[in-house]
Amino acid sequence: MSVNKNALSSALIELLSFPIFKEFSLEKLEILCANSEIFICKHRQVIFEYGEPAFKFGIVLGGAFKLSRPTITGEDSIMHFSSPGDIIGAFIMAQPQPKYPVTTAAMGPSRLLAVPKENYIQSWKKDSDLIFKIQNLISSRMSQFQAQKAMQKSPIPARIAELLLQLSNRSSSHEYKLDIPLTRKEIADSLGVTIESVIRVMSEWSKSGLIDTTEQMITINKPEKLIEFLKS
Amino acid sequence: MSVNKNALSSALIELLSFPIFKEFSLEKLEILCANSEIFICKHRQVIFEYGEPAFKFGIVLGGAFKLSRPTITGEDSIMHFSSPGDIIGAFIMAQPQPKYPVTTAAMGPSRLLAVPKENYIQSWKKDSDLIFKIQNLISSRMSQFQAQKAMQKSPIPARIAELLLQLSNRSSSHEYKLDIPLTRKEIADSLGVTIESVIRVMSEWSKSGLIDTTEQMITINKPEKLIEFLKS
DNA sequence: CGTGCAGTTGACGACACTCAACCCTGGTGG
DNA sequence: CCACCAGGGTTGAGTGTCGTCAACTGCACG
Repeated sequence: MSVNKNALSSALIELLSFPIFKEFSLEKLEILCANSEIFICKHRQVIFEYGEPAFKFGIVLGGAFKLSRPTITGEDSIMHFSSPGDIIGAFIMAQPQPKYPVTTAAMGPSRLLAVPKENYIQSWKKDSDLIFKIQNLISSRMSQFQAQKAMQKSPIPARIAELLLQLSNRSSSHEYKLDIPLTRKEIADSLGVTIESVIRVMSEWSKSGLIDTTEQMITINKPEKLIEFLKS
Repeated sequence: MSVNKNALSSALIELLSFPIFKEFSLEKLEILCANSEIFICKHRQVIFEYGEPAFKFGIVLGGAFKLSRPTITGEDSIMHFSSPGDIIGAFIMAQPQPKYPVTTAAMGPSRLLAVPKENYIQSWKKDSDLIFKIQNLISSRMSQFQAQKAMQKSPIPARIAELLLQLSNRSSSHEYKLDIPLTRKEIADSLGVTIESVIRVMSEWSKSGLIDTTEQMITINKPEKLIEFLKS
């Protein structure tokens, strides 16, 4: 893992472009992110490991990360996809001896700002507006979770449609293009189904022009059609 | 819904027995819970409705509540079971115009302390230790969520076992007796399976003495046996 | 040129859903 | 006092969606 301590100040400027840090002064960010490191990550590189003691949390600067958990059978269950501006593992910092609840791995080349736990307990905690913003991040993550849980009984096409639409809503671009590179396996692991099932559905959609996928980047051409699949 | 404003002070004393308010002074609780109301609820009574604007959050005093969401097909998907000491809807108070993300309904006769949103934004927010404790509550709820999601591919017996063990761990009593009255339908709605599937598994377990269920109260007699079911 | 990863397709079978009937209990009203 | 109904629990037969297994393609990489 490449670590670059010097580029910190330029990273802080990047932070200003994320909604959560809007209207923050650079001085304040310097305090909040004191002693932080920038991780330059390669595809599939693991940053935090499930179950390990957590001394840092992360702010996604670029690229994307998947947060997953191993299942009893050794497979992976993906809990969340994080894109730039997202905060990883912040709210477990409130625990006395936190352990990472998920494994964090880069999807494609990505960059992460790793902030020490102490900062959260000392400076972040004091700023109740910042805490509120983090709670809002968690709320929306939870709400995505619940939307997916509510579709457990729906057939697979509905659940894939739900996932794709969720990810496209979050996307910074106004277009229906997902800003995260997704393999079929990752979609399968996220929904708790098999890769074959995902493929059968999505290659059908590709053929009929509903979606386009090149190099793991997915574009939704006909969102209305996808929405129809949601209804059971 | 019965509302009783006078019994507030005795309710505050109850709060002291919950881990989250341990070591709080009564004066402090009076500030935190100013203008709060006690709801005495009957079985199946709905307190908060999914999607409605949220002006209050709740602290469970007695009994139990289920937090659920309607699915597209009009069924219910149960997100969480809340028992005494649990806080309902607090962390969405951080949003500018929060809406309830779940419907809250009483399971059996129950009592709830309803606290105005303003309190959270004014007094609760200031107390960063309290905020941390709430974050810990959410963390553990999230972690239960994730554990269940990780078992989506497991067969139904494993998932029922997981749910029962989760609920018995939380239980205040040291015994393997769940402190929440659960119908088969509620278990089914919580796992996203059909009631028939739940019945087939559980009546088998009842017959072989693995569990006991009388009047919706479930007791786990042989936890080791249940744990075996977890492994796929 | 072999190896690993992503994607694809088909045949087969099982687990879980659907539908339908049924029992038992407690409450309510004629 | 009995009839009726609603809610919870149970069981069986039939069906289908989805998982399993297996084989195969194309591509990038060292």
